[in-house]
Amino acid sequence: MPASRATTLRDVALAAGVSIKTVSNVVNDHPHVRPAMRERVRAVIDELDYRPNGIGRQLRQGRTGLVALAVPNVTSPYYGELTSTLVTAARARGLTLLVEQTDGETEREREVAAGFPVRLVDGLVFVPLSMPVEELARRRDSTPAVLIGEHGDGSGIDRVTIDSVGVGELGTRHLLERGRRRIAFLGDKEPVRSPVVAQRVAGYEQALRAHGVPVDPRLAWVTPEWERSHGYEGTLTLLAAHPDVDAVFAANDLLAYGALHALRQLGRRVPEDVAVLGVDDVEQSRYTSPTLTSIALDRAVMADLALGLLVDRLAGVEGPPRLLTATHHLEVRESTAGTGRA
Amino acid sequence: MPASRATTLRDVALAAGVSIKTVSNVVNDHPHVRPAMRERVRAVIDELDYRPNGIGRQLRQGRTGLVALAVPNVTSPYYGELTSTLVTAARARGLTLLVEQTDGETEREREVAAGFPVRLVDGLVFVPLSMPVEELARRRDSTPAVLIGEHGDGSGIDRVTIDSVGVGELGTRHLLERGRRRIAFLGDKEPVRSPVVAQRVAGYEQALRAHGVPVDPRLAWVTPEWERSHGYEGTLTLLAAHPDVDAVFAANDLLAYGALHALRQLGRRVPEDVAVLGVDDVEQSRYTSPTLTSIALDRAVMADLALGLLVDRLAGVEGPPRLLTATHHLEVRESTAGTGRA
DNA sequence: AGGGTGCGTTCCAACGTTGTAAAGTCAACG
DNA sequence: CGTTGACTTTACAACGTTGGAACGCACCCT
Repeated sequence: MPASRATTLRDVALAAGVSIKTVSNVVNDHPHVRPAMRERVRAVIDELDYRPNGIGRQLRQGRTGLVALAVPNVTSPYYGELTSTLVTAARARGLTLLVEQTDGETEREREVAAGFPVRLVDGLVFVPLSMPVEELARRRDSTPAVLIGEHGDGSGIDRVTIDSVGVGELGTRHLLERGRRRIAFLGDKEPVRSPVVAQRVAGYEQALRAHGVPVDPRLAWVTPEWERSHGYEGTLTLLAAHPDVDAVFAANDLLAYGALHALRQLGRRVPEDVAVLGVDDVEQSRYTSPTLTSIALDRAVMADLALGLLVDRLAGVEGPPRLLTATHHLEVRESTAGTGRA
Repeated sequence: MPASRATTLRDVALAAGVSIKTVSNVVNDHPHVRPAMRERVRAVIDELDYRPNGIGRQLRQGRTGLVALAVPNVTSPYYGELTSTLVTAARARGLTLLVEQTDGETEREREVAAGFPVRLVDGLVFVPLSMPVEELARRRDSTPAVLIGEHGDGSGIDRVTIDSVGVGELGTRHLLERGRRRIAFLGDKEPVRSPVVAQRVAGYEQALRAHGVPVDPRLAWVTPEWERSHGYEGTLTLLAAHPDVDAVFAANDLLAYGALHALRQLGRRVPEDVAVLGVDDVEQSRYTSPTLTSIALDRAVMADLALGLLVDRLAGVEGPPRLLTATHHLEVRESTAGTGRA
């Protein structure tokens, strides 16, 4: 098959013996087209398999219907599921999602924030990981953007977030109620705590104090990232340094998987010896051994809220940056079962 | 900030006191622009934060640089990792990936095959799951496409595949060598075996015969899809019907996770009582309990091959459909360890 | 029968960009 | 000093589409 030029309005118009605009009117279901004419044109459209050229249309209308999603990666379950939800939610709103991966690298995130070198998308859904969001306040790119995630204030941009202090508090309280007293927080950051971590740790300490359990800052254990391997290695070193730890509050499910793996290797039973709790409630957590208790962040809600904010801006809504908070809740499973020792 | 119109070439030209084309020449690094002029224009570009409008450019050039990826979903680890690899590989080739999810539904896949209602992408990377690929031979859409996955012949389209018979044979042989004799194949399809399944089962039976082990067709166990939950339920019913099964060859890792979960619940030890083997070698498989032996399909190679085929077509290369086969290999882990009973 | 009405269709322009070709500038040379 | 030629810059058209205005026509009303 010779790569022949695609069918255009002109071809259809020529074949149907009408003007280009009439064909356009038929395609766009405009009124004031006589049924007979509509029929005739439609027939030719079908015959030639005409489909409008998106570029021409977009050029005329000044919008592309494309939204970029900039996310650390689509591989890890949490972002994968978030991406999936966003793809679907975007389609439901007539938008198409275009995926960009930053790997969480500050430099790549800065590039995304600065705007793509070629203007193509109408909006941006951004999940920055390492870059200070205050920088976003200074960005010159006028493309509407929404932030998803647990970031600090000062970005000057619409965002959807989670109550991170609440997450830290909820998880810790659950472990305390299960009788645990030496609760480690796995996934701290050095040298500077990002807002997410700072807030989660704050919630963690708040719950400890509320229960009259002393806060041991040495149990806030640092990992380079939040991948399975870091959870594995972090747990090995953590338990070597503090063998009396009876619960691990992992900053996300991946870290928790690594922790489970390490604990099994160390011969520690979960949950009898050490309870493990994650955050994100990824699908896999229903199938680990033992199944993982986790704090679920409602991704469908997040995706929908984020796109809602973005669509408003695309429609020209002005006003100060808005902040929405998605809900979270605890999914109790085997890894924190039982009454514990205390 | 008033949503002012974005800066265009005309604005820059006006501000710099030159013609539009000169600015265009500077932007595109064309020769024959005097250094002084280049400087002057660049300064204005920076000042106004001019970035070319992708649409205008694309309209002129007749291409968008966009490639659609149609995949069942980006949530499941295998497709997620494939998507991730493709996003990166596409970027390396100056293309941008746009994600479409079919959920593996035949109707959605047909729509993708028929071409998007609006012509926007230059090419398509397609991972059909349920639709008969022979239908693709009849598609009218002239957008170049590449298929990824284990499909039969007759699509008339470039594709990257895996030696599915080899996969079935390799996994089964491994289990046989570990002394297993009652090996179930988990993930068969009813009423019609797709090419993938048919080939894998063929390899499975071939290995059994080569070892002189009788083929018991009742051990090819049907699951509706290849999700964790189906692996879980399938394994429960499988072991109820055939308690003597000593190995489960799952069609993918997700099914295997479900199988591990079910076996643990049934009190069967893995691998002592029942060995489990998956396909895809997803990251998670290094962290399950026990860690999962799996057949790795080289996704990076697949992504690269697929984009290579596509880019050729975009460049106008003609010729009959091409077929490339990506490599696979066995990753042995705990779930098939030991010598078995026999 | 003439004029108005309203519908159906066509023409023109514009979206922002770049290829082509033409026009302009300048220096060096005869 | 004029011409040539090389190097810069500009004008124009076109990519495919759609909004708006203009045009044409049939029909109805008076």
